[in-house]
Amino acid sequence: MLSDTSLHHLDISHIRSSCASCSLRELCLPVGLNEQEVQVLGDVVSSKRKVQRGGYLHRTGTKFQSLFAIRSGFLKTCVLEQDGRQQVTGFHMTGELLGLDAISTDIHTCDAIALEDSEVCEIPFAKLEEISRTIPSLMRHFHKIMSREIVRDHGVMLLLGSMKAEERLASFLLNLSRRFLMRGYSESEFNLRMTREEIGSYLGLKLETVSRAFSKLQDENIITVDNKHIQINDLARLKIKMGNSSCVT
Amino acid sequence: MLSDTSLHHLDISHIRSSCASCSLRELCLPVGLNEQEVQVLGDVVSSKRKVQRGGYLHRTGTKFQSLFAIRSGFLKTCVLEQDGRQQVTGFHMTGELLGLDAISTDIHTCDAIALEDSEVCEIPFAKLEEISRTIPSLMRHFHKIMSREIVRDHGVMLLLGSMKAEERLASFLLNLSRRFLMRGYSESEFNLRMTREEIGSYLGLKLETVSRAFSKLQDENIITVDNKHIQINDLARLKIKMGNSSCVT
DNA sequence: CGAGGCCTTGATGCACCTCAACCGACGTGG
DNA sequence: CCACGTCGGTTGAGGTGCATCAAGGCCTCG
Repeated sequence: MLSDTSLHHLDISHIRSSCASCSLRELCLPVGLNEQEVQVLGDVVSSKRKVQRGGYLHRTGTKFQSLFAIRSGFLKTCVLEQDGRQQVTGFHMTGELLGLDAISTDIHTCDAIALEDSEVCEIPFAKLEEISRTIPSLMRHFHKIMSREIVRDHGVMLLLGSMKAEERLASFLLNLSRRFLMRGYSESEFNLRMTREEIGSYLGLKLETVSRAFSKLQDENIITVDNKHIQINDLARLKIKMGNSSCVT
Repeated sequence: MLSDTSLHHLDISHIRSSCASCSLRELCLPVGLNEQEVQVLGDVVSSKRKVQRGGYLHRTGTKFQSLFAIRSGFLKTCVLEQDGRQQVTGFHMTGELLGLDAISTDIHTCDAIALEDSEVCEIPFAKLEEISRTIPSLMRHFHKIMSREIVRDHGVMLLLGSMKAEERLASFLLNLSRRFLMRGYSESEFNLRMTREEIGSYLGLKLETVSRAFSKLQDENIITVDNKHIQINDLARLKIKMGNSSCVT
């Protein structure tokens, strides 16, 4: 650690370096930036926000100002129709960027709700666009992130359009597994943050069907389910279950 | 027409002005740009490409270099899995941008196939990024286009995840109707460019189900179907059919 | 005129939805 | 402390919307 005294002078690096010192640097926006560029980005990413479990990060119809990078926690996004129908469009974990949908109209088109206490970095979008003009690699990476979201959505469309219940669940679990692995957690054992109903909404199934699919996979000894605790006993067979489709991010 | 002779000298405006003189200017990338900026963009959009009906504009797995703006014609994009399963992810008409999915990995993640003879403008992506650094409104609009694609995909996910066959078809027809209207065509009468099977793939249904849904809507006098020719007799009731959901682009 | 592509329609089966009962965990208030 | 309600989950029974299989019609093109 640095000496305390140095912080009492003009050293504001502990503020400016919000991105530079972030453990998620390699997952989040700063990918591919050099030290100085990360500093510039860190200046833009001024404030952090906490969202309690069950709380809204943003709501459909509200004005768009900022993107949000997830620093800790777990959120879902969902779209809803007039008739009350609702669908979870994604589950989001650390390092991922929320709010991309709102760029098109400057209005949020979905709700973002925390599934556990979460913390996000607020990234004023106008400023991000501004600095990305002078930092090509930032612009490049931002475009990749948006494009990745499109690819992800196409994967979900494939899932919703052509897979059976069990395949969908297998695909879902493998997706989670991969993302936990990327973040340094176990790929074979984790806790779900969402309910069966939320999983069902995401996968286009009813909660009972999700529950049955869990039970079926457990009966086959492919996974072990204890409420929200999931253990994958046989990754290979799980992959076979889902038809070995293109992996969704 | 200009005199032929002028073309033999240094006048290359007929090349450079490809965007400035394009009738799709208000639908396509140049939205919101001034004359000079459109010229710069037009210089980047050098070449045009023709794709015959049934031909590929790009294939899954090939290297990504350029985005494509549709100048005329009609295309579909589809993703496929190892096991042969395949899904249409979108139908695309004039003014729309193809290839956004490929930005993420520099590899195309879907096939783009012409459903009728089509013509596209090739937009080298590296150059587009470069000039967008000096043309903020171009960058801004490009981001909006990517974001709009994400919103569109979320709409399709909602459709695939929670609608019944008839609702899906109604939603599909209304979407086409709106897009034809935006392009100056009739919103109530048009020809489908795709087969029942392709519609089914897009909507997560089998072709027989699509056919039955068409027949049902016709029996109710909401539409008139003659093979690929569709006439919408009652837009209001068609909207009710789909549950009045958020309109997909 | 025959072949093949595209579409429609009918009969049947099945995967998932719906409805319902029950269980355990948790929190609250008497 | 226990009674009670609530919430999330599991499981069963029965219904249904769509898939599947099959037959036949229309159109185009060689």
